[in-house]
Amino acid sequence: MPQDTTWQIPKVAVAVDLAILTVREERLNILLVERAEEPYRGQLALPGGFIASEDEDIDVAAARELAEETGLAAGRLHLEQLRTYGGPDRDPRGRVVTVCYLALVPDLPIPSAGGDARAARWEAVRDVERTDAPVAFDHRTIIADAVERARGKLEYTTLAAAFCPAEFTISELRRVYEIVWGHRLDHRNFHRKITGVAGFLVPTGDRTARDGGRPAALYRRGPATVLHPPILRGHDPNDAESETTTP
Amino acid sequence: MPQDTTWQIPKVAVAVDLAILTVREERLNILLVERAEEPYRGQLALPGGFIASEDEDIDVAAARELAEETGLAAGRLHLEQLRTYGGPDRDPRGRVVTVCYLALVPDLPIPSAGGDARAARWEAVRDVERTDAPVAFDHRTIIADAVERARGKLEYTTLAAAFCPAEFTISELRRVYEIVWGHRLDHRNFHRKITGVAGFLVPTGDRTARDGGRPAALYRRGPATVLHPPILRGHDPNDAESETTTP
DNA sequence: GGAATAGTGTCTTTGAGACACTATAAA
DNA sequence: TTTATAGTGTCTCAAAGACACTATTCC
Repeated sequence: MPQDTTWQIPKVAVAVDLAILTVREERLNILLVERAEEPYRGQLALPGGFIASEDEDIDVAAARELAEETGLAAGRLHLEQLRTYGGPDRDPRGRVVTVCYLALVPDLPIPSAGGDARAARWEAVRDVERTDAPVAFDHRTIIADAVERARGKLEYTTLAAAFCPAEFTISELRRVYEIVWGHRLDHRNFHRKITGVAGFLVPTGDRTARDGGRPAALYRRGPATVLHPPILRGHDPNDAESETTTP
Repeated sequence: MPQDTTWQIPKVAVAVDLAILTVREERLNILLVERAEEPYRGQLALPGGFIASEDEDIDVAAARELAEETGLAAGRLHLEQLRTYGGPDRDPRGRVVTVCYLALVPDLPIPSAGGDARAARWEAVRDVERTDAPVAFDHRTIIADAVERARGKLEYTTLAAAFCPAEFTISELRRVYEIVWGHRLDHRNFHRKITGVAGFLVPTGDRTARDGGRPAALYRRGPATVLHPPILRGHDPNDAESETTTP
């Protein structure tokens, strides 16, 4: 903390960026915008912006951005701070310190171009990681950090449900794990495990047969936030992403 | 990220603060400084300071501060970003966004008043948490976050060894867990578990009898960084801190 | 009927936790 | 000797993983 006697301190621009993840169309997706101006014009970037005023709390700024981008009240979405990126050469225009947040949201109807007329759209994380798709600033690194955080958090929290709609089946929840982690889970063991966690799932009493088989029971999220014991993803080396689509 | 056309952005002061934890004298300790100036004169605060120049990377600034405070090369110490605190009223002098880092260090010979002549000293975390000891700014919250992060990380990483000297016994490592988590572990089960993690402990071949019983084998840290499977602290409700001193 | 998904049960293996027992030092 | 700590082994229970089987839908 400040020990200096003089209040002559270098000040820098502070931005808030969002890594908004969802699961849709059998893929982990991230909401990205195509930059309309230099630098990195036309490249993909995380939605975000500078803090609106001298008096805006950073967390509040992130929640505001999230609401703008998703069109939903941020209160019902999961939002947590990811990390702050403060390299001196992140932005060619000058020194910018970016506080990044991670949001896990259900499959929203439309990314909703939002208040800004920016072309926000879902991109498959796999495509952003693999291809030479141009990504602005150090955002490719940030995206990788966000995805890794999300993958880890599914292990010991109930956040997988944040990717699901208000009511969901156990299979849908399992698909979230499988898609985020990139490998299949035994549906019978998953069912036993997940229904054994007190407070995770609350049955609604309804059923659905949206997938053509026997109708599945519908659940809502319960009050539990931590999974104890956790569901550990296999830390095995042969964890090919292709397993997602390989039966 | 910046979408604005104008480069007229509110700039704020950015500081870097450190939560430097160690285990010494059977207690989890944190390095704190007594503030010499207003605001919060005479109160305890985290060591830190504003970024030195427009061009200093935030991570580098943290490493520099850590080296200054500990007198050791930061390269050999564990340092990770904790969180950024950006409330508008954190500092009565004006808007200050603080990027906080967590360091886990062995029991250093002296806190080493360092380049600054500030009175840095170890404080037992328990005292800082419990008593009405005056703590400046929102640093009590930050300390709580740092301690919780450290407690959690011991579960699934090998970072407990960061609290130990270069060579240590299994009992000393176990004491780290016990002190940080606040409850006893069965020494036999701990021995079996910890020696079963590939790459965690490398025997030096030497022994020591500093504790008066049968001489214990000495180990160094191995290359492993993650513990799989993790050592889960009991998430039971009856997790009294007094268990540390109760046999 | 066949195909697909939902849900239950069973067996095996692994690991956590409790704890007996032996080994080697100091006082 | 007593006391303290180091280290090994053993038993039990809980949970993970593999997988058989039944249930209920759509085609």
